[in-house]
Amino acid sequence: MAKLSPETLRERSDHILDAAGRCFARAGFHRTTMQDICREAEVSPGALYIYFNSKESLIAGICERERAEFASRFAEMPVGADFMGALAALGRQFLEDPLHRRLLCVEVGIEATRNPKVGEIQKSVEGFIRGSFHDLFTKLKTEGRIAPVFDIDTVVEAFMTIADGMLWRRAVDENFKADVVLPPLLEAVAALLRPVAHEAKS
Amino acid sequence: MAKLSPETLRERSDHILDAAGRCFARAGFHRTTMQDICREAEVSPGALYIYFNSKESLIAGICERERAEFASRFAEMPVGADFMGALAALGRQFLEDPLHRRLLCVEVGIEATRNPKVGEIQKSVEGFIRGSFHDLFTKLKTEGRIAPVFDIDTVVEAFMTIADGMLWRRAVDENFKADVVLPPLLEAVAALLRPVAHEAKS
DNA sequence: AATAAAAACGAACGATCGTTCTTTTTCATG
DNA sequence: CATGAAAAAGAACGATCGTTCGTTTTTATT
Repeated sequence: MAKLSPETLRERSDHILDAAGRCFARAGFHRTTMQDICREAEVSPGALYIYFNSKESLIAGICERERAEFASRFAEMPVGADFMGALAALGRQFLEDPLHRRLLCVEVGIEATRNPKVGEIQKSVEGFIRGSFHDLFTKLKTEGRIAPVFDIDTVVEAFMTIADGMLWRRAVDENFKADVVLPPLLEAVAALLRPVAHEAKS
Repeated sequence: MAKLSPETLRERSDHILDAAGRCFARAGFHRTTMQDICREAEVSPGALYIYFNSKESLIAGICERERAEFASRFAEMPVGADFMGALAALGRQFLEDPLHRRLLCVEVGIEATRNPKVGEIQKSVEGFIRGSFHDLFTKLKTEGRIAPVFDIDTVVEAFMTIADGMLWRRAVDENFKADVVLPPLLEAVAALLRPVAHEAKS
């Protein structure tokens, strides 16, 4: 009887997941070998396979963490007086992510189209995000703070398309300048949401 | 002396490239084997390697064709009276592409970040597209048909981000409805370009 | 038709990959 | 401290991949 404590177990599995994430982001899922991950995590194959029983389950694990990450970020989003400002801040936050996380999103998205297991998880992540924005936009609409011409479902879909465009472009184009495109894209989003002007404050 | 005619040579290399494209789109670059491509093209490995000396050069070949394809589509774009309509038509055209081509774009984009050779070609494709829209928008601006608040470079960048968002989402989300998001996204693009209203015709 | 070179074939090679398995080390417990 | 099971190690396995190469087939030319 010499079982490691659950905390230690979790800690080590997280450590391996981190290493795998760095490797996947660096070289892509199919180009990184299990040996690469072992080297990066400084563990042996035997040890790694105690925590994850296949290469595939490493991607799945990364997916799950990504969902948790977004959930916490979105929960912290202040939807107070200036929601466009909050949206801008959220966008900035994502665009300031280390390159490694962004490449990972793309990598996972691709893998999801071909790997049913990853696809399932990814779909639930997408659903969660879509739901979060859907709730936010409907709330803003019922409160009369936005007056979109299209229905909420459509607005959410278009919004997510624009957001994904940033994600993709930032991951793929080395010359991408986040601070250049963010303002015009926020303008574009504003055209979708059509925030209703309140009585001027200044 | 039994050399095949250049036309035949080109024909067969195109045939192989088509098959490779289908395979890459179906399973991704790293998951398709040379045997897969041989089977799809109905040629032997020995024959394939006469036309392409590596798996990598197949992607490169596909890239080059993609550039030519876009060039011809853009050249055919009627930039007459109703350029927003023309833009919409171009968008619809791309979104109506067979799934296979769209997945291919994503596949190539990813590969470009890791494969210097592919990266070089992809960069030139991107440059060509960016240049095309840059020219179009500056022309529209000097003619006084649009009045963007941001400078042309920025507008082009934001526009391409939105376009890429559609490409990505359509490739990755099986429930993506092109006809649903296209109208709001065109609205968003309009907010960037700010077409100046001419005297009403109807 | 004969010919010679190009083109195509396809079995096979060497390298590499994901995974396993035997051995050794570690560590909570008696 | 002794113990035994869990955890880690890492050499090794079978499978598979991109590519090659010796042979056969095709084809433009004489």
